[in-house]
Amino acid sequence: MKIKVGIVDDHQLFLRSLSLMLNSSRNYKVVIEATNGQHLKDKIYAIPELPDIMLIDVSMPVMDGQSTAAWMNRDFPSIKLVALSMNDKDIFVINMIKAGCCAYLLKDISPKDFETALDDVSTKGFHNSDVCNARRLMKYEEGVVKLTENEKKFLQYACTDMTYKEIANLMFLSERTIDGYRASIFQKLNVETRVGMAMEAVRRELVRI
Amino acid sequence: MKIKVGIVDDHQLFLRSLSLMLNSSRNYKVVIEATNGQHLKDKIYAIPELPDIMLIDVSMPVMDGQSTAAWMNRDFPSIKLVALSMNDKDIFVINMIKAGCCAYLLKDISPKDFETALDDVSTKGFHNSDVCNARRLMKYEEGVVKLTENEKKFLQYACTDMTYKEIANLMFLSERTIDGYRASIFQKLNVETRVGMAMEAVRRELVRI
DNA sequence: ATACACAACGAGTTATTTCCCCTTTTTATA
DNA sequence: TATAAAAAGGGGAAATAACTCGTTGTGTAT
Repeated sequence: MKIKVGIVDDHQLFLRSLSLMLNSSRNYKVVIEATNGQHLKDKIYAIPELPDIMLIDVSMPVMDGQSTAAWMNRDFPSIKLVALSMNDKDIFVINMIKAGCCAYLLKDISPKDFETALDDVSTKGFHNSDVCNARRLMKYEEGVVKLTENEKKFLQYACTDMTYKEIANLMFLSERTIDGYRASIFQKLNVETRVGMAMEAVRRELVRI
Repeated sequence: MKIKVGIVDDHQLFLRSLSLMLNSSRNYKVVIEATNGQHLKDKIYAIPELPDIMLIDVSMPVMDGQSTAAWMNRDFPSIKLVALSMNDKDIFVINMIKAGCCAYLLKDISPKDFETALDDVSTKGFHNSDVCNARRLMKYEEGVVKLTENEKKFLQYACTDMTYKEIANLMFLSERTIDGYRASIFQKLNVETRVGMAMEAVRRELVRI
């Protein structure tokens, strides 16, 4: 009995060739292909047999991997979700695991290891690769600074050409309050200047650039 | 007569499945596969027949697409180079074209368009996709700010927690000279504060973060 | 009830940044 | 080679950022 697989990936060339590869193997059969989450939603109710395993790309247009996985997990809890990405950043791994994926595979994986991983998911229900190291992910979560809503808003403005006075006016707060946010964020990010704060915010992806 | 193709891509899963796809078609034959430029260099002298077209991924570890393309262009000028990337940023396109690629394809291309592009390269010697719009690329090049060597070095330091005084000491220059760089970059980037400069530098990828 | 954390606000001081006015030296090029 | 443009350096003043003291009110955990 072949394992039924679904694939969602915006890179059509990859999608089609991976599908071809899986179909040409003895153990797998691709039952659904989509180029993004919305596309998958539109198709999945019309196919004759549901997949056992759904391969989900992390970065996709229209509807990204996280939303897609979360939706699949809710509406099709029996389908095993596997994240497939070229990005090994902790935040992506955490988001996909939280969204219900039972494995996170990198695209530079060898076809052999790939099949091993899929077999693991199929038999054990999960597959632990190096990127899923629980200890490291926990440590990452600890390291995430917690900012209040106003601090976040202020930080966004602080990463622009505006002066603090202008930011205070924009937020309808006094310069003192603004200065309090600044001091608080300085401590949390362990920096000593506004530029340092801005760059650290970029590094930690706390601001939209 | 089949068109001989080579592939360099660090995503093994993509590399192997694309290879499988091309080999299973009537018109193409994959004669060399590598996971990065250095790997390609190590292998290419040992294969019986050279490719007609070399597909080169843009972002790879060890030796990236640009260096790989430049090297191929110098040592194997008769092989047609095709950039293959998921990134459509102008700077990547420009770099790969300058390095000698005669086409720049995105990985979200459909297998059909992909074959059309390869046929174009094989018969016409090039393929123009939307990302290669000459007018837009020229406009991009015009918009690139030109910084002097010292300005670049200063900008890198200016995007840290250091004060200008510290930067001046580090660069063995007076604070006045540093201030001259600052004023010059402010004008070129059209900003009014140090944070604005830093964020604009990030946006234009003028600094390593 | 009472401590506790924290968001919000305030005055005053120091440090840094930004801008204005310059001169001298080096580099490019007509 | 003359001339212009760019790089490097300088003093001082105004604006902005950063720090050090506070006070008040609000929610919340004990």
